[in-house]
Amino acid sequence: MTAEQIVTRFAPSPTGFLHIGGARTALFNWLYARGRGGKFLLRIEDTDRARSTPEATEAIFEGLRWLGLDWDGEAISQFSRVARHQEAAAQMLEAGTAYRCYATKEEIDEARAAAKAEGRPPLFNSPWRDKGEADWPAGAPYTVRLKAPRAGEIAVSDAVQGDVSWKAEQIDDLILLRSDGTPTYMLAVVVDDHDMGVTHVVRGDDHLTNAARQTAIYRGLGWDVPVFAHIPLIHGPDGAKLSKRHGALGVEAYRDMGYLPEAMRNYLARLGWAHGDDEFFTTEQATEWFDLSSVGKSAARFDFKKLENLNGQHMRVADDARLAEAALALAAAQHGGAFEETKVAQFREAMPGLKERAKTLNELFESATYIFATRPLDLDEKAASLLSENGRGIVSRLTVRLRNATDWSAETLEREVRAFAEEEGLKLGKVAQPLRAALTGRATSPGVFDVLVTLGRDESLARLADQSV
RNA sequence: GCGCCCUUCGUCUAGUGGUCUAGGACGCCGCCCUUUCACGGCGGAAACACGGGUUCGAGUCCCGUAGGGCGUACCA
Repeated sequence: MTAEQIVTRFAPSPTGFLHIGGARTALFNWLYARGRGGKFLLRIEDTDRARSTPEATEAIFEGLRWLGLDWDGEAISQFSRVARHQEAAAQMLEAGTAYRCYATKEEIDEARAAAKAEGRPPLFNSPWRDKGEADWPAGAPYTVRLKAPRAGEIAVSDAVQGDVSWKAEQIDDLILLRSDGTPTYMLAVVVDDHDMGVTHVVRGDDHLTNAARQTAIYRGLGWDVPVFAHIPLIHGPDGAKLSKRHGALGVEAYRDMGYLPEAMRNYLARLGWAHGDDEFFTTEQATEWFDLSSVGKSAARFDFKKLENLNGQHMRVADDARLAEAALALAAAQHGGAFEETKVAQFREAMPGLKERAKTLNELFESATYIFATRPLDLDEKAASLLSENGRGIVSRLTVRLRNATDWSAETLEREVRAFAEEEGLKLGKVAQPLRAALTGRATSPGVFDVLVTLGRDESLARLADQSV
């Protein structure tokens, strides 16, 4: 008998975008399956018809695609499987592990309120649990409830949380089928996971208690319980649960902020999981290293600074052409318009130097304004204020491109810079760095040099120029 | 209320009874490089929530306290 193939799944409900917590859950499932030659499945939990939208489903697909988390086969719609869910409920009714409950909503609320008033757990003990067919009121609506064990305990052996158990009294007879015949989430998840052959259920630890309930359902159906792994949730910078107010943005928001998918994967993987002191790693390494046993149990806070730093590191090793293309695509989406071929080529050529200092794709594009900006250039804020203060300013990150990449002489550089300044209608004070760069061989790449120049409106700059290195 | 889970530098974490005078990373501070910014290099401040046990020995095991989180639906 060969080892069982591992099957994981990601099961979001399509009520909004793919948020960062969901993305990490998906990543962990993906990492676990991909690292072991298993399958990673996708199921859309769209049984809540009022809140589910096709747009949200598409947004989730897109988010996963951007993150590079590919799933096996077609995504499954949970809603499309109601017949199967009902069949499972019928099977349980048959087996006597579920029963018809004719209690009305009012009765239940009343019982719960009373229990609460007496300080007991507000669990509803249906009087219909042990009734038979003879007692059923004809034609009255009923729900199908799980006949949960009343004594002993329900234990869950969790790959992350360890062994956790609940007293049977703590788990009530949850509803499997609503009075309108539709299945509840609890039933649907169990049936779908079973039918899809899911071996490892990796999800947020807000589902830990559900694991106990679902275990009872698995037993009622006579099915094997999958391996559960409840991973800690991500919290906002203030330690509270992630909400729209801080980090709970859709992954597309991170894309728009100029983060690379591999950096997101790297960062998200490091939230709650560690492989020794490794901080910066490739996705290949992550799939190789990832294991549920090394996932921590405590919630982690989202830290943009660290994401940014990691993104910078990934950008430095990323392919130049891809970076250029991605940055341009983002810029086009944000500022609109297309870019001239020659400028695009220039941008690509300057990439080795540019990417060293940028932390996001947006920064990358901004740092190349000297290429794309319409001339004459506007001085940046700092330069402008210096200019108004003392008549001269510093323009940062000017880059000149030598026509002949092999000509690195100081004279050529100086000439290029002066030509540039003239073109800009600015007076050139001093050209320091390119000279030094050329002399020390510290130029960022052949043919492209970072230049530091002081520019101004003032003739006094000529004096400064004379003092240049 | 009840149940379950969590608690190492500001943040993410390493740590599975002795090698922890607690390591790494981000951030922060300082110095160097640089007539800007960034990158880079070097250095620094910075943590085992608290109280009891167990043990020759506890960040590591047990109990309690405090704080935080999650759950407690005919939502998912």
